[in-house]
Amino acid sequence: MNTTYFEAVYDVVRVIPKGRVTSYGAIADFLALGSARMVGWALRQSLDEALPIPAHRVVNRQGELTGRLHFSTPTRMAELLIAEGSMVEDNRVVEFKTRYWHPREMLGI
DNA sequence: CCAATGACGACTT
DNA sequence: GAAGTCGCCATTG
Repeated sequence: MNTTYFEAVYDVVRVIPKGRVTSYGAIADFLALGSARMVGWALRQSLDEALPIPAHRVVNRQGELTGRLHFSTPTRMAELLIAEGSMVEDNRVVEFKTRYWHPREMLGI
């Protein structure tokens, strides 16, 4: 398989600031490659391979923790977010709008 | 080879 | 603004 796309996604996810979150679409948009579905696909592999990727900081466009079922336990994703200062209620990031981080910011914008 | 299936998102009603 | 529809694209049946 071509790991180039995976590495590109991981590079972005790795630099998501602690306490902030981003969306699948934002990453796909920033890379101008693949699609939001592919980002989710890549992140699932990262969990299977137990790579040091903060995949819990990536949620869908509505701030919902749609990928929580892929973690070791269904509540693991929320616990990780809460542990670093984000508040989660009903599988959704509270104040998602203000905690949203676009990969564009990693370029100094 | 064709159909269904997702860690999704934009668009239309 | 919530709910439904369609596009997306690799993987799986």
